[in-house]
Amino acid sequence: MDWEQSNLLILKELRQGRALSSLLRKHLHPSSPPQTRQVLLHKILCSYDNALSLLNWTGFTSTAPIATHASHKIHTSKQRKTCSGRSEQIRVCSLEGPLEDGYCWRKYGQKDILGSNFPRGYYRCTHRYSQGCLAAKQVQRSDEDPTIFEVKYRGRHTCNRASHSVAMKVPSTTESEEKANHSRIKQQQQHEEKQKQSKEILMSFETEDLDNRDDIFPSFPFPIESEQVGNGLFVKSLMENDIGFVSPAASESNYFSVSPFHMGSFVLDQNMQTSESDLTEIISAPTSVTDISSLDKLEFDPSFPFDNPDFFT
DNA sequence: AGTATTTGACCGCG
DNA sequence: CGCGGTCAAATACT
Repeated sequence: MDWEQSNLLILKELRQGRALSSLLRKHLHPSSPPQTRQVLLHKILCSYDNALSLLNWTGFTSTAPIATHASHKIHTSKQRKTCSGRSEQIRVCSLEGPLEDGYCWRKYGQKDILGSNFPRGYYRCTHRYSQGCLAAKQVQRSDEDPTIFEVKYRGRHTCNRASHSVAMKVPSTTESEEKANHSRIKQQQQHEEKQKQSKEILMSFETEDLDNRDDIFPSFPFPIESEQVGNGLFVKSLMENDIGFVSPAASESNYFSVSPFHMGSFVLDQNMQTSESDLTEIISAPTSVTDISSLDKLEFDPSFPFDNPDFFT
């Protein structure tokens, strides 16, 4: 099977999954038999499983583009030479702000980038010196869509983030900041930073010295192994262009807002300039607990392959 | 007081 | 020499 064939199959599966999702939505009425929903859900899962398996089969190392919906923003990424001479990039689409990736970051610089309307922020892991964690990231607001923040991750976390996760901290700070006065420019900037949470984030990962793709998974900068993550990923897979929005009323702020783009889509980079050793992908990142809990009733399978490291092998 | 951020200076690379 | 990345002193925050 060549690339075009697999591409068609992937599209077919994704379209089928979308159609089934629409169907499922129509069957969400209490009058509809639960068995129908179960069957639909199972079929949706199968469709997405198949599509994702096909993507795995073709390999993320493929340099060929996959046709995407027009609304999908495909950001090209450049291969970077690193000190070690080899680097790979993983790009992740997230609904979360850069601060909500489960790690503590410390900003160490900001630069205006030529040709970009917005400056690029440079962050490194808070535990860089205490634990020697070399993870770092760059955050830059997208020119094309200012609601999108591109986050590029470099290196992997070797720190023990468990005790310093910001995941629990941010919602409360958001609330407090909204009540705080905005007399100072800096506070306005911080407020703006918090509002990233309601925007789409395009994240890219750059890890170094990855000898095989098994290595990529543990290099993810957020706690992808958690059950919440698995559910969140799946939720977004189902929501593409259809459900689109999940109970913003349940949230005390605009913390969670979903636009129909990006979600749940694995998209190979359209940039064909990269070498065959490049790894570029767009996947969904974990989202807030709020929307996940609101969707628990949909009985998502917590064993969805996203949770399974084997899924990426 | 300790920690985080800001921001101009500095540096290496192309 | 210009650009992107990092440093580090000053500043702000808690």
